[in-house]
Amino acid sequence: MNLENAQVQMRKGILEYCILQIISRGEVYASEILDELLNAKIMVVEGTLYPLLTRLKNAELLDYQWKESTSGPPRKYYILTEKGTNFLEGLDDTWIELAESVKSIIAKTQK
Amino acid sequence: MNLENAQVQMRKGILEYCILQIISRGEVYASEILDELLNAKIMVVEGTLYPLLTRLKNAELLDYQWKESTSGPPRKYYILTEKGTNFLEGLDDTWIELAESVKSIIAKTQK
DNA sequence: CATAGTATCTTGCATAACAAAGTACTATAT
DNA sequence: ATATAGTACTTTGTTATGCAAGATACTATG
Repeated sequence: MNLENAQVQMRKGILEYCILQIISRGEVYASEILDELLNAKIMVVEGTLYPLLTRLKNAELLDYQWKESTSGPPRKYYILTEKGTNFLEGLDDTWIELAESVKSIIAKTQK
Repeated sequence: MNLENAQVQMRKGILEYCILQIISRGEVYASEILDELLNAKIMVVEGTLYPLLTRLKNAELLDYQWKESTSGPPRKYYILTEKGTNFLEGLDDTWIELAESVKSIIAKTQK
């Protein structure tokens, strides 16, 4: 148990939310998602992202389409299903509530 | 994979942070922590909290003292160690960064 | 002395994160 | 042509941990 581990733990919970957010903007493939998450300082590696995308696909929140690339191997472009869109709306609320919960606990600490 | 599960997932990551926050205010026993987390709408059950407190104790972030109760069995009162205090400061920063990361991703979605 | 209330601990299962290695395609330099 | 580098997706094995459920144990009360 060290600080780095705890940071990993903390961002785990919101990973799914961020991925759905990114896909909600339009079709995107895994490496692009990976880059954007890293840009936003949300640490994630392939071994986490790919299985997670597969789980979301199996849960019918996502769908994908293979498309050829002019500069490398073919890519899986993901989009949200209708179910995924509804799910994401639920997570929007959850995130807001969670942020408020943390805020309320911090406020009590500082009282 | 359903909405309730995802909410649980989201809360998981910040559980450790909230627990340390609560203990940082002064000595407190597990059931009190449990109540306060539930009050703040952070769902957690005994089977999660007790092993987590034990892990934090083993990592030397927490220490505890048994105290007798006038109305039931004895209680383990937890306090932060110096290491725990430093650790919590690190998590403060992590939480702020994480909230900003999520905010930046949401902002991009709404562009 | 049985029941309820409070408090902590343990067991066993299922899920999931991730490091590491593998597969496979394209572009470019030699 | 072929070796190397870059890109993209997949799989495997280990480890951690969340949690339902049940156990243990103390006190107060009817």
